[in-house]
Amino acid sequence: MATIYDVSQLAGVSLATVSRVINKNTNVGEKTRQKVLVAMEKLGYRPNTFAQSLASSCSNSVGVLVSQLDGPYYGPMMAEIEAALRAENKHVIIAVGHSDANQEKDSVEFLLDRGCDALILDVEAVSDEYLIDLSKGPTTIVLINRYIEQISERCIYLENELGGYMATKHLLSLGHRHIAYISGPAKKHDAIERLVGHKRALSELNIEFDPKLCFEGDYREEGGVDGMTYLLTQRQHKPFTAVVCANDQMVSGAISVCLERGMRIPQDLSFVGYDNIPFARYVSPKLTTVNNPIHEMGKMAALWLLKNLYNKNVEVNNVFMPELIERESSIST
Amino acid sequence: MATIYDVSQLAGVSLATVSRVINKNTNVGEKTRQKVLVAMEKLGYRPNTFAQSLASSCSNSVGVLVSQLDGPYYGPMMAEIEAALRAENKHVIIAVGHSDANQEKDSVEFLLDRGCDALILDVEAVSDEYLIDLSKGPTTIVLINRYIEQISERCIYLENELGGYMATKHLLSLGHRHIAYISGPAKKHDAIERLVGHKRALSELNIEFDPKLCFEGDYREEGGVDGMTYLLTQRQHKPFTAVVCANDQMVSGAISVCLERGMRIPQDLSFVGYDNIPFARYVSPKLTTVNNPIHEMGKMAALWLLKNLYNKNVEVNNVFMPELIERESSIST
DNA sequence: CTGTTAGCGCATTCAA
DNA sequence: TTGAATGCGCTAACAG
Repeated sequence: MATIYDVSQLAGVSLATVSRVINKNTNVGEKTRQKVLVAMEKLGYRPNTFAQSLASSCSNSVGVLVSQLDGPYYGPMMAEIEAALRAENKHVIIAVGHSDANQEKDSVEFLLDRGCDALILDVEAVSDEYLIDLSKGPTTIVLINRYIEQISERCIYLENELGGYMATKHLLSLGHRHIAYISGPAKKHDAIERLVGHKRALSELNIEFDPKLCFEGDYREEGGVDGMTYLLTQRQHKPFTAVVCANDQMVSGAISVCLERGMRIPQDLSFVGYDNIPFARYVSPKLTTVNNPIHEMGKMAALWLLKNLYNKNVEVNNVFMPELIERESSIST
Repeated sequence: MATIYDVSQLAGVSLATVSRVINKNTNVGEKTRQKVLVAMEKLGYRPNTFAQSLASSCSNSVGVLVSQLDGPYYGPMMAEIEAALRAENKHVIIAVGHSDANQEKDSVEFLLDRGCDALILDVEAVSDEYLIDLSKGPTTIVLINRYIEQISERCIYLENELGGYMATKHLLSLGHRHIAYISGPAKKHDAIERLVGHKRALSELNIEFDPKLCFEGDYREEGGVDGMTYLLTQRQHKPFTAVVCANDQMVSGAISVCLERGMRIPQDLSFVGYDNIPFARYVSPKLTTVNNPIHEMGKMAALWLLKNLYNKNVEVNNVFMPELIERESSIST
């Protein structure tokens, strides 16, 4: 492998000059620049990134920590992050936190040890304090899907409460008054917020929230299955005409239970989901759901770094708004 | 940040000795080893990975190149790769090839420039020759989802042709004789192989393959929609009682078209998919499909590297077998 | 505008 | 078993 030294020899210039053209430093005469370029070409020269990082203490790498990699949620986010960063020749190192505090911390350490210039974090288990402390460290961090007031400018997030409100409000406006709720894990921030929104919509019409009509799911299809099975048992005592699920995967599981029991959806029961994952429009019935622009948030996190860390000139905004997508799984009473 | 030098000072030993204990070199006295360990602890010392890589020309990083990151397919694969590698303290750098030859090559260059010890490639557009050449280079590569005879020991793959055969064979055994096919992109290897399997099953019963009953989709839901729309038009002239789709996403799109037109599935039309993505068991009707152990293949690629590059003692096998999962979307005529 | 020089933090000979 | 010396390939003052 050719080194910067070989190039300088061939071009008849010094190491420093070669380094300057590599780094697009402007203080280089056009003629010498060309000589160097030719020499680099001739030798098939590629900079050694480790040497660059060691000498400059800038790795051009950013670590991305997500809860999971499978499932329909994080793929689009990762895709946007990779694309935006890659376009600026930064690379992304991935790590998975599994929604567990220790694993999340381990992953942060892991990424820090690897010399990442910055971290994009989608973490749930770790405390606000931990993240605030981390933000004071030497490595830039930006948070996705989480709002912490003290470091709000580093947070890219969706108005989850509003989305929860919209989902239930939609059913209310269709005439439903008895609405069940299958929630996400109580330890996840977004799950809590969505539920709060649900309750707010209810209270606006002076409808009391009934804990018996609420089930804590796991954000996966199985959670929807379990939740629906539970609710159907409750139904004898606590009738309901609609259910909102805290994400689309759980709707999918819940509906499968209903269909197996011979119920018709939406005639017998209306459903509203959350996230608007790609499948939502292809299942039957097509899902009414709250749009979650997760891929845009991923892109925005990357742009945020480009702007605030790598000094690129781009626009960023931190907060995203949910939007109700009406399809076929919900009808009026 | 403390350096190896600080540690050596505090421990009262030389740089070399500290380096030895970091790298678990055995030739170190137990007492001095402890002194060093204590000093490292006291200083909160973390090795600088760039310096390590520069000095040792081993980066402990592996590049993973996939076609896309969104969609239900690559998530599970990436998850397994990350987990297996992370357990051995290797990190993974991701890149996306978008099924385009130039982008795939760019990504390979990109990962190579980043000093990856090895590359895990799931590429479709690039030629066999390119990959064979690449395998002769200094950087170890392993292929997922692709079989190239000359470098077969580096290929982790599914018997796609057999899977295609099984899908159609299943319908045949249910009495279907007129079977339509929605294929994946003709430029993708696995799509071609699956189609070949379909044809083989047909020919076993002396049924002629009818190009008019075959549509080239894009492996996405939209492809299924387009394919089904086309086939339904053809149907007047070319009746059929079953459809096999080259992946589950296209089944999903295809079925949505049928339902919209008031058809009943599987009563009016049987469907068989491919891949067995998580949703397949939660949609209605539940999908009969060919299981594709994509996550196991991801894990195996990682293990292959652990064994062949990092000299770990693990078992690997290169070829995986498809398996028919019978559910509700297919019934006998 | 260009060259000289001194590290960046660590692994690895080679001696002792 | 340990230490001293050298260099991995590059960046960044500084000097000219």
